[in-house]
Amino acid sequence: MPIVRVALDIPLSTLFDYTVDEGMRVGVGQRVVVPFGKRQMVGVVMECVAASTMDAQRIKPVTRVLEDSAPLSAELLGLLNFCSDYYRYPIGQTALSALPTRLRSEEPVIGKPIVSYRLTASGAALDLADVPKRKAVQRRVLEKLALQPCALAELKTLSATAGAALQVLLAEGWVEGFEAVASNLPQCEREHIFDNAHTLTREQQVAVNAVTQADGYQCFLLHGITGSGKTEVYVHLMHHILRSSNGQVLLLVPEINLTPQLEQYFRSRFPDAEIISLHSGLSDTARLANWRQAQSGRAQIVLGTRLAVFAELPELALIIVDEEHDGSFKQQDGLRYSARDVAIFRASQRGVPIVLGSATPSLESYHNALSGRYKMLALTQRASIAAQLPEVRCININQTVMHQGISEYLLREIGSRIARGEQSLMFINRRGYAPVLMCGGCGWLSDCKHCAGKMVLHLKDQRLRCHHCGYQIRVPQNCPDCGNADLHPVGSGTQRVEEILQERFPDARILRVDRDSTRNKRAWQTMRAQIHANEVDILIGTQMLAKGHDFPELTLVGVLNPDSALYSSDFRAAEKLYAQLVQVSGRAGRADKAGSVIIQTAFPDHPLYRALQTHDFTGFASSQLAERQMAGFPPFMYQAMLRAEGKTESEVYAYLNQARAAAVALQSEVEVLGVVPAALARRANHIRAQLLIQAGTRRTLQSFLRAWQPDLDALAQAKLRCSLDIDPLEF
DNA sequence: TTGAATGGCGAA
DNA sequence: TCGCCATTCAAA
Repeated sequence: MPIVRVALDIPLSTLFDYTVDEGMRVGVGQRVVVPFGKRQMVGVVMECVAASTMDAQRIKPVTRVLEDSAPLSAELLGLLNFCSDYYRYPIGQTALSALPTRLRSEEPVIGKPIVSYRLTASGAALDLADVPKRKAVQRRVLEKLALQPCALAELKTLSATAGAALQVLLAEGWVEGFEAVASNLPQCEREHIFDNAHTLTREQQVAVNAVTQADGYQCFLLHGITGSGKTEVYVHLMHHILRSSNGQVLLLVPEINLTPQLEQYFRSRFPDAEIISLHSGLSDTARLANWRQAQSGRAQIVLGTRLAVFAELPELALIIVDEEHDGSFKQQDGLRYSARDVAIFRASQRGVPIVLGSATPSLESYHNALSGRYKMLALTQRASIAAQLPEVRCININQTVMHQGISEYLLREIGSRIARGEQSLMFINRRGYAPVLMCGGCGWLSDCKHCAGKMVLHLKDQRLRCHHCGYQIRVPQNCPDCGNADLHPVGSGTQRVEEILQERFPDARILRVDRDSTRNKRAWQTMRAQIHANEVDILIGTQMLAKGHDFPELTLVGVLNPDSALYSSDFRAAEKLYAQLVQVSGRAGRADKAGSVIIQTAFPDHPLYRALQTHDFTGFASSQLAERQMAGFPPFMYQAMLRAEGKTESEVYAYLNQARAAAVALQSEVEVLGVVPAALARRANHIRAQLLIQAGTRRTLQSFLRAWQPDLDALAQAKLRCSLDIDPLEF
């Protein structure tokens, strides 16, 4: 009797065997419903075998085959098996977490065609002014539909209540639904549609040629300075794929915030190509619909965040990872994969080229490019001749006049920008008013009572708030320890900078952009519009503002307090800071005018700042690589981190110490470091500690981990939360 | 992960 | 001795 081996969403690294009833057709990759204990679960058939090693009596039959979606391809199953093995994560949880939520349940997939909505004749005749102003969402929906028909998912990006508004409009008879048919123009026509107006620089052309001429798998590192036109290279590569074959292109980007903008941009460049996006901001239904577009091969350009790396792409011909150095490609819980690395595996598995693009490549990728493993493609020229790199200056905070953390020099520069009607951006990576509240009498600090961290002062709502666990209290009037009334804020966050600047420039229009001020979904959109309309003089923001936004009137960037990364215990801190500062510097300047970047630091001569001033990534990277090699850090070593978290210190450390003893007993070539507290030793009343493993090669590390796994499984306890993080980014 | 079985301990 | 909670174990 044939047996299917099924992956189930359960924290066990085994497959489960089921018999197949007569007449039931089940194949590898299909989703099935099977009995598991008391309940019925959805799983994925990973293998079909002739016989099981289990007792025949214990094997139950498959309940049902879910035939409303095509089976997962052998290629995707191979990718999932690789990830499960490489990241030491149970196959069932790996496979199921890679699928859109809707495919993890037995709810039928079909029966709901993808519906788009458009205005009816009466809807088109409607005067917007007749719709009450208060029905803002309805108005926005009508406006949008007047331009083009949209799917519900697209309308929902206008407002969370767009669905309800749509129902009203349908009832009024102004809007109707219809079944959208994917447009598929013949290829010859597509070519005309491609907007080829942008001529490439020589370097861009060289890059495009290198990739299009690649025969099978090759990893390219596209190292392009800010403004060198990496996106234009992507566009030409996509054009080549779309024209020459029926291929699909997968473009991975770091954050959801960037996908709508990019999607719109690519739509404008390829008006008739099928472009879809995949990210966690989509509703379950929209995500499933897009996933299926990709699976059918109809979607030619798939734009998405890290989860898109697991999309079915039957015609995949090219992968692009934009901003490949960005930390958000690494998932920090569950299956702790790096989408960039999985993408590279996927490209090699399929035998297609992959392009990693960045102005500040990760040292891992850069090292691989230097060693010839990847092919380096450099864009050293700005695409527009007129455009110049920003001028970077360092201000020594110990040798200049300072006003509450901001130098007089910087204040004057801001003043001159305001006078000229230009915008300034103050970059500071701390939310809140001040990072800590202190008692002048006894030295008491605002420690969080649940965490090892400090509570941040938020003056607006008079609260101390812990950014790690969310705990918050009213700001005390007197010191809780000594009763002294002399409590004062130490250091500056975005709110305090806002206050200081408002005092100095009472008439300036100041806008603070951080997680607190953009909590409301529409807030950020509104703010962007304000900035673009030049209704803002000074922007104050955290790293949210650093990424991918173009503000044409912005000519000055001030970086207020970046030094802490210089003496961080994280060996990647300098690399991250460099990337971040290059990114934020890129916000300054416009086509016809170089921007200025002013960095306030106590170490103006530090090599990192020197490299930044001379725009010398290569020099910075090689000195960092030399340091890493000396110290024995990645990319010269490969790491795995075992983390544990629990209620008591003794349990956590006992587990890690036993795990460590087991590791040492394996006598592997790997280096087993000591058990140490995590960067945040206590969070939400849980003790956290970790154990680092290092090896000279991936292979050594992998075979060690495979041998270690049974020990870890044996030591596992219900009261501890443990995880193994391969190629960890955070320490 | 869920659900059932087991075992320890305080209340009766 | 009963019942409740916590811990352990199996699931195909």
